[in-house]
Amino acid sequence: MNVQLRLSLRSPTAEDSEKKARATEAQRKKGAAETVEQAWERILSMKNSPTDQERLLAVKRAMESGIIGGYPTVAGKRFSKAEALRLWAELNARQREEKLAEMVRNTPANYRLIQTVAQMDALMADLANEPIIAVDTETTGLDYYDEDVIVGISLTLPNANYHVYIPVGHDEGEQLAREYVLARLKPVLEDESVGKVLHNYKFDAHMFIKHGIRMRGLRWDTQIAMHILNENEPSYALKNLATRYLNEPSDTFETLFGKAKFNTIPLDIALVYAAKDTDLTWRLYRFQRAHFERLPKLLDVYERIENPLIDVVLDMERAGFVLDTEYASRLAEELRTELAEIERQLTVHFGDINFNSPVQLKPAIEALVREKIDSTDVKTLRALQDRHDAIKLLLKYREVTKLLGTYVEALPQQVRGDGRIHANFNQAATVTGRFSSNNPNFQNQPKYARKMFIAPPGMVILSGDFSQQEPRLLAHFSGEPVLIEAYRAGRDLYTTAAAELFGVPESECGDGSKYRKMMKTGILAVMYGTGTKTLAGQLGISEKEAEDFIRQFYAKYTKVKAWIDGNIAFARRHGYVEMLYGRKRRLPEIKSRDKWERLRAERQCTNAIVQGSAAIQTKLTMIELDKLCKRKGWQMAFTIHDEIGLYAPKDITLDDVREFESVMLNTVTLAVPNKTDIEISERWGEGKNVKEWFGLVS
DNA sequence: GGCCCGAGCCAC
DNA sequence: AAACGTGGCTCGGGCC
Repeated sequence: MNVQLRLSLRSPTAEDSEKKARATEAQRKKGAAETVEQAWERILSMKNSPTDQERLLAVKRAMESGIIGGYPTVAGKRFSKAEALRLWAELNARQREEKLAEMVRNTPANYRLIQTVAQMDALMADLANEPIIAVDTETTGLDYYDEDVIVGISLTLPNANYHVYIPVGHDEGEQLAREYVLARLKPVLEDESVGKVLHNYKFDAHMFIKHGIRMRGLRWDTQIAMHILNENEPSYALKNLATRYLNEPSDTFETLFGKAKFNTIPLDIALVYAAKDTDLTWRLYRFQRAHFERLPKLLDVYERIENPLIDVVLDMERAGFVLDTEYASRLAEELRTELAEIERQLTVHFGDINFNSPVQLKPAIEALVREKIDSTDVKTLRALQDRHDAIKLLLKYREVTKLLGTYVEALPQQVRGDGRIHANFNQAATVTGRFSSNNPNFQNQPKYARKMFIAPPGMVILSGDFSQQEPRLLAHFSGEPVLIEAYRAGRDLYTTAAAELFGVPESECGDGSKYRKMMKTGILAVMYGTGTKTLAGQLGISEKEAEDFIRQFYAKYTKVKAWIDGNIAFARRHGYVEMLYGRKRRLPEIKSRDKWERLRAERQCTNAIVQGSAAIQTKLTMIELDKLCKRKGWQMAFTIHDEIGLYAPKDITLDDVREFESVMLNTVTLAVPNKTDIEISERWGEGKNVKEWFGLVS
């Protein structure tokens, strides 16, 4: 810092603004070095990514708030953006050091470092009097399958009223051996009767599993509970929640330590940071419990659904997936060969451009079809595909590169040290309560890619999906007699409804008929508030016909219409809608002055109830299926919204499958019966139905 | 080499 | 002007 800039240690005064004006004038005349103020204005008006803007603003604010003692002046040097960023880094480093020193100075008296056997003995004695504790781990990183290890453990003992940090893997400082500490804590951590409170339990539990400990007794996960209390929360990071709800401004790991690994942090700093983790977690727990007192239905959702589900998901992720790598490389080889030929032909039509680049592709397509286009997406290309063979080829190119890049070549790289792929399933990531999945996303594998996944040795994949889960929920919630009767009678809803609405015999509304297709698309459209334009596009009909369809649908199924309108009215009155068991989706935008935002919220009302309730049905069923798994020695494997899959031994019996089916059908009972399509397979995507598998049909 | 964003596209 | 809901991943391209 001293080489680059000279800091002038004074506050800005009225004189400064005059000087600034003079400097601006001078600079304009002779292009001299600008003032810092001018530099800031210039820098801030640059086209930066928002994050850069934020960073620069942070520097500006830091300087203005006097952290470095007023405004720095540039000693005859141009104040470039690079210098600003360097200044930001230096500022950050200095602030960070000061902040850490301050934190260490203010270490609460009941934060204790455990470094000796005697201290460990005392801790264990106190732990014996704690029916519930808060737990957290510090680690070298986030990879709990291969790379990373535990470097320290934090515990909060509410009765004894103190918080400990037990370092076991820091580079420096007196500490006990990891194996010793873990061995002593293992009985407590694995004791179901000792309640555990954690923030993002699944992460720490994974870490403990890596070290041979299967934590039990999860009483409360403050991250997942927070998601029930507010699914619109901008951040679920503990420190951010503490800042917002505990009146305890707290810095995130990144702010304090950047990219440093926790094992490099000195123990005095580590103590105050790590012990605070369980301290805050415990306080957040108390805070949340107080709120849930007034929200008994939501408490029930947490305790009956989300909390027990966490351990199910943990084991599910641990089980992972077996990838048939030979099969994958065969597929990749085929696709690469096909791709090479497509690229050769495309080059003839479009020249030597990057076909993956919309920027390069757009003018090339326009030149080819002699027409301006708005986009290069599939919809646009499909509309043009009869104009030129090259467009058809481009569509094929898209298909092949997507398969290759996202799935066939990517998945083998995700195989972990144990030979399996371990996707992450996040139960508190979507506003409706559905699961999301990542690293890799197991929930968007195309049919083509699914064949790469095989059951573990000696096992089969047993999966069931809820047939028409969301339309059934529409029938359930709306109470529409025609829909309910169709399901109760076991008839095909779309066929029945189509025959009725269009006034044609059911024989003309069977599978594959245009009427059935129209009804199917139409019901989904009604549920999700699809506009007539989009619906018309989907069905290949005129907008007028689409309008007529929706009008007739509503006229016929008045209860559906009434229910949808009622949802909006409810949301306007309460600011949220309620799904199965009272789970909430808050929609503050329902009162927005922006028409687009408001209409979006209105569409979300019905969608959230249907989608969220389906998610609840799936989650509850997973919990019950996990119990069945435990009894049978099976293992839960995955969930894809309306589908649940598990691994069972190859010698699974028909009775076993009947039990599985029974859990699928009867865990959540609705006004209409549930239906499930069951598949059994050794290779995903090549499933046989029950009759085929057991040879009950030729 | 990393971060970020939009375009595009996979799933239910 | 028009907009169907919920997600995550890869790529190009802009930035440092």
